[in-house]
Amino acid sequence: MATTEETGSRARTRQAILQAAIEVLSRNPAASLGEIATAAQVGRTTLHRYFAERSDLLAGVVEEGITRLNLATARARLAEGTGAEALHRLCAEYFDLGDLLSLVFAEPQLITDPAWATGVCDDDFHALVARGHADGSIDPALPATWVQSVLWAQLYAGWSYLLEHEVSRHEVLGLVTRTVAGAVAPRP
Amino acid sequence: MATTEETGSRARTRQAILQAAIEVLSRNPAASLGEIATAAQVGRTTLHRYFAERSDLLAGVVEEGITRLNLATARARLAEGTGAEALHRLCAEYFDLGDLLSLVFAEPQLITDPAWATGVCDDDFHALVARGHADGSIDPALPATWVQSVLWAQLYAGWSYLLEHEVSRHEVLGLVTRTVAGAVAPRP
DNA sequence: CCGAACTGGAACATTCGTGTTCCATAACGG
DNA sequence: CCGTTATGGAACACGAATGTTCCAGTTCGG
Repeated sequence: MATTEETGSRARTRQAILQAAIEVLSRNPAASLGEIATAAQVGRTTLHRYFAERSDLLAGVVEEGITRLNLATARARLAEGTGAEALHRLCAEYFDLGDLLSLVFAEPQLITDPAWATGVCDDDFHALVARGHADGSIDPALPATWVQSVLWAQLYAGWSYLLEHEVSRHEVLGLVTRTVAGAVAPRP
Repeated sequence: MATTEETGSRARTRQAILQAAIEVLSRNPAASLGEIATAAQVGRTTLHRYFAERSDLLAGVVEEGITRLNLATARARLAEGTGAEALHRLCAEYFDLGDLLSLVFAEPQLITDPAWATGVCDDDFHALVARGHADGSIDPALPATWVQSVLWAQLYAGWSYLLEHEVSRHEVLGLVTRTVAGAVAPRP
């Protein structure tokens, strides 16, 4: 199973299909392969040539998603600063994931079933929250798992808000970070 | 179109189907009618007798959902107390909606497309937030539409949290209300 | 007790998504 | 320039969900 480097054309088409799949499936997880192929500006035959079955495409999407999530998590440098500061950075990085955000949130099964917890970010995230509990920047009454739920829920809410209201991406990110910060801040 | 009162049997079966539809569709919006019929302990033929087409069943679910939402909103007495206090009560009432919560959140199209805004709660909710802005219990930087997004996102997060963690309903409600309160509280 | 209402199983036609095969055409590299 | 590679259209078989019809069994009220 040599991870043979594919020719430029193949790699490009493959990426186009994956990107289209993320966009379409984030809006409608039950979308047909035909819709995805059309969105990717590719024939359905070609799609099947890259991903024989629907499950193969889904696996590809998961792989791509995990890659992007890991990159975003790394960019957030979770180990630096106070817990709340790191959470703020993570918020901004994840928000940039765009459609992938909705997809991960709408289909938790996608990232829960397969080999997801393989050193993605869960451990780092728990460490982040623990640090926040210790340095007083995150309410100790909130378990890390809950903070995680809050983060994802707010990111999703922000992304949806962006799609259905006349606001700039920057403004929405501000609302999300402000809201998350307030949500996890220790009560006075 | 006489709203003829149906016999007890018919009304009961109809409710059982609607309840099953809410439960099943909240977990999988693409569920087949067969699954819903099975969940309702009813034959597929019977289901079709009450709701000729899938769209009819969906319409019935929407109607039922709007009814329950209106009742919950009324119980919350949005006009009493400070904005934050009313929001807290609304949080608790909506949390009790259970499966319906997930369904409304997962399928926003269901309540957006048809005649939803018909005096459901939108106006009262905006008034609530405005009161909160005035009495200093809700951050004036947060528009009412955003507060609404935050509320729904947290409710959904809480409900999911309840399903996948070993925590009591009461504890989760506490987390949700605490989080929402912190999220909308004015920054010091 | 009898008839009307309610029920659900079985069978059917229809539609839609899926996965496959075959073939013709366009693009790209040596 | 020619062959390899990538593409996409057309047609097909298959399965699942849908919507319909028919019929037999059960329940309920009068």
